[in-house]
Amino acid sequence: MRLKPVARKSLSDAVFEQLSQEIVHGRMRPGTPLPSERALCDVLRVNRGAVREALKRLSQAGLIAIQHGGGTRVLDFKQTASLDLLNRLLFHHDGTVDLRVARSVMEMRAAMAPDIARLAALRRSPGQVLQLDEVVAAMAAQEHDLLALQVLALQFWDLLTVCSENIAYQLAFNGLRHSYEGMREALVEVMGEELRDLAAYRRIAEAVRRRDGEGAGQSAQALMQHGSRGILQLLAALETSTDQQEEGEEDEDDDDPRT
Amino acid sequence: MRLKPVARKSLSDAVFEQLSQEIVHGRMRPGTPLPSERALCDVLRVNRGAVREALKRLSQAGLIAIQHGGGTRVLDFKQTASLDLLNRLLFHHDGTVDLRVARSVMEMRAAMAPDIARLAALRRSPGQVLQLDEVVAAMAAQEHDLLALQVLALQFWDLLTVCSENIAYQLAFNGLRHSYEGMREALVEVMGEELRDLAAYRRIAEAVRRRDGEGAGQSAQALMQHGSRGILQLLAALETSTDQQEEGEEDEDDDDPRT
DNA sequence: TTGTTAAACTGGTATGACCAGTTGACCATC
DNA sequence: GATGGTCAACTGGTCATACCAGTTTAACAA
Repeated sequence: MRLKPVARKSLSDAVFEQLSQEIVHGRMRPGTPLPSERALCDVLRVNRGAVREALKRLSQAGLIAIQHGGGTRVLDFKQTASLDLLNRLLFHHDGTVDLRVARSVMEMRAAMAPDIARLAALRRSPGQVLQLDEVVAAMAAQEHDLLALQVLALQFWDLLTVCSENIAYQLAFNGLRHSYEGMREALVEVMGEELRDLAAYRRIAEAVRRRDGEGAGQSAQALMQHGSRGILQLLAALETSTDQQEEGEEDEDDDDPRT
Repeated sequence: MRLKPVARKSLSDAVFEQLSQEIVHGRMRPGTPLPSERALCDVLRVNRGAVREALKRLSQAGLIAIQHGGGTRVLDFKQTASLDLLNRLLFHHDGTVDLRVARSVMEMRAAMAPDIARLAALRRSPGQVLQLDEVVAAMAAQEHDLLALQVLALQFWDLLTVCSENIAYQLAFNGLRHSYEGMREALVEVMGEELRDLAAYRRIAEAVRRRDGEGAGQSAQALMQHGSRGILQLLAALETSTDQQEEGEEDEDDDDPRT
């Protein structure tokens, strides 16, 4: 019996959700003025407090700009939002994963991971080496349970970012992890190869132990290539298969440049 | 006469500011229960709506967890917050820059920039090449105005991230830019050398024009080293100079508990 | 043209009430 | 002793109604 906590959403959460979807999926172009708070209350049938809480959050997320007395307008989230928004961008309305966004996540991951490993090797404490060993040992023990491996791999990288003593990496990792967990189930086959490459994880841990920054970075880079290759293939396959179904769905500003 | 828009803060902004500072700067440890909303109203002398708006934002930022009926408690922001928080972490209470955080930003920047340049070279459109040329030309024209160069450099990187067609990089760049602009004035001497290396920017733009991903990446990596070297020197100088003033300020938990 | 004024917006703050979920102490039951 | 029910006292969530404060517009005066 697999039970999980029931989802509970407050009104302001629902309002936030609804408005952010409208903005992110392009139904409200940047510059568009939002209805006034009182008008939103009428439309959404909620009290003004709920609307204001949602608007404040949208403002913090960089999706809208609120001006006392002067109305509220939609911003261009690509220029003002930050990494938090990835979770929302990762899924279409129908719940399927946006592979373009997924590719972005994988590319960023591939760029950061080697540097995280490098810094971790240079700055790790003795105790952290032991913790890494424990995680790698646990991975070896659960070699055939992909789901468990995925959790352990996340733990592995979490540890490395802590070792790196780089707060920017830690925070970025938190954000990426949320996105990552969202598409985890959808991409098990893509990540399977990477997760099973226990030797690579071991090489990283070993390099960290000997304070070999370059070695750790190279091993991490090699490990990342599994997932990167997988997502690229998936993307290529999907693009050729959907080109005939829906052509020109995205505003493709003349991208034939790859001749 | 240099005038700028006057800062205007709403009550909920002030409450958010105050509570987030308390949490981020460690006066409220993770797990600590927050006073109830009504109690906060009494202490802060504001109405409950203002408090609730602030709490909702803190929750979204990953600093607290709110539970209907069950109270509100402080989270460990290093595990739950995302990149937005960098702006707040970058400064101590007294307004001086936290160089450890600044170093983190520079390291992340150095890891991402080469990959951004690489992808930009592979995916840029013809029009974007022209835009890059314009920015580089503008930089050449303002070669002696460091402040103008800084703005143009940001514009240069903004363009590259757009060229890279990687939404994760774009969003991360937005967040980093905020942090970056915060310490801009404090770090002009650190960045001066990098900003004046016009030849490097030109090399990147050229590589992007010829779709030379590797070349663009290498040029970007070389460019980043200016700033990285600068911040490292600054940090080393400052650490040796303050070691006698305040020793052991950081909680160095020599973690070898698993012996 | 310029500056003033007033009305009609907008968002911001305040209050008091009530709804809804959680907690813990108490107590009956088994 | 463990289980489950009840109730009171919390907690956060929702609501309606004021009124304050800043912006925009247009009419109007100098």
